[in-house]
Amino acid sequence: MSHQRPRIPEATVARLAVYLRVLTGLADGGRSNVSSGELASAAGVNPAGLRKDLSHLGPCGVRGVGYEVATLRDRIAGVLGVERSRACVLVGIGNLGAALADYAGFGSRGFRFIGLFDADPARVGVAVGGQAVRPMEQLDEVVAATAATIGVIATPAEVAQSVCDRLTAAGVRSILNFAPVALSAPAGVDVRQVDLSVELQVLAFLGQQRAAAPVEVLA
Amino acid sequence: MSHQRPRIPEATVARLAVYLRVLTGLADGGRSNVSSGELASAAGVNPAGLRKDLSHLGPCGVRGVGYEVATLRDRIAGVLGVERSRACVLVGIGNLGAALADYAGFGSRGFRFIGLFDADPARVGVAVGGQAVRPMEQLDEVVAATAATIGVIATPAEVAQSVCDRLTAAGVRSILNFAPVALSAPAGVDVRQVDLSVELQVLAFLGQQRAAAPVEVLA
DNA sequence: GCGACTTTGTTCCTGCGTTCACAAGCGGTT
DNA sequence: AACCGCTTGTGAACGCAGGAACAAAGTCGC
Repeated sequence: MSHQRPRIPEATVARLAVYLRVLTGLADGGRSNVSSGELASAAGVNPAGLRKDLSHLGPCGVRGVGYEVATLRDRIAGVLGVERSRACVLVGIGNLGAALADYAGFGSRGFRFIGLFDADPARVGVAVGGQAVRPMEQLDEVVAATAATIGVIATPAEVAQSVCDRLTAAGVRSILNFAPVALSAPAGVDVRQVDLSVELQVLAFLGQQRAAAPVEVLA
Repeated sequence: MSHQRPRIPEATVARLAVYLRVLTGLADGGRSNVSSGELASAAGVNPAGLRKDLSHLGPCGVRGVGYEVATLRDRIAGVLGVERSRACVLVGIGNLGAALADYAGFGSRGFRFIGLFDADPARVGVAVGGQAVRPMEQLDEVVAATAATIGVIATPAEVAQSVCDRLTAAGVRSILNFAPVALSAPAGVDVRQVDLSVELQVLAFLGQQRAAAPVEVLA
């Protein structure tokens, strides 16, 4: 087992997840082999970079031939830990929360929402994505009962920190935050921030910059 | 005008957007001054890095005092181009699309959805976020009439590429894609990819790695 | 009016990620 | 059985982002 665990860089992990998605699609399409070039273009990355990413898993391709789709898929899935289903709780079932709860992409990647929570009584009891929304009061017991280690926050910004506190107090160790605030959590708890509008803002900036610099390819 | 345009790095642009959000909140709260340290902790970054980011805009603080909230806010807003409202079209009004259309955070940051489109006749005509969903047939004319340069794709993966093609053909130059596929677009068109489940996957990996390496802080 | 303190702006440096380019290895062919 | 082409895996250089330390500058107190 002890493959010396060479510590995979975070940027590589993110791309491995993309490769896994592409490979799953190829496998469903009946493909049995791929080259690094084809896989790279399907994932939108550089072929050399893809090979370097894969090298962190040890040799898993055949020179002169390429990679076996099913084998590589299982290899990546094993490293990412997709095989074992992970229990997640989702707090804040507004538009975004409902979208996340209903998104089929999570289930196929080993994530299972075992509890949807909202503070608004009007939303409690409503069925979203196949299960009923629970009141916040049940959060602690559900986390304790299911040993959920991942929490997703999709609440308004104002209450995100207090939700974060409740999640960590309940035992959640990893938090994905969609609310536009920087959360502070105790050491040992991983918090990742996703801000949907930041991406849009970067895109707008690049577009504006491009429009403002019409001469560039002149020479 | 020719401020020498020092080419701001993309990572910095993304953080500027975050600073802008924090500053707006501070201004609404009545604050008039901030130090780099306070602003950095509110944004979740290193103080030195924040000052370096701000240095791309030229001197905009007062030594010994800090930054004037309103001035800095306007300065960043100007660089990011938030002052001029940007017209966007959104294709795919499912759960995620509806969440995006309804998200107030976009409007306050200079983005205006001037058209919501969906291929499903059952969704056409339904009001989402204050406006009616339009059929795909109207896409070209709306883009042409409003000179929208930004398109957001929130469709299923299978149709994302064809939607991308239609958007670029209609004249959209910047595309934000939420569908889990790598899109190919002609040169001159910016495509940015956001995959919601990738973040979750990275989080799960880090948590698993942490759990598997219990001894670390021993010495 | 002068000194000391505070905070910015900048410079250097370290480390990481990405890319290019080459050697190693395997399959197919003659 | 040997050769050739193709593809992987790895080594090295490049560029970039991040962090720490230092100098400049302005304000407050005496």
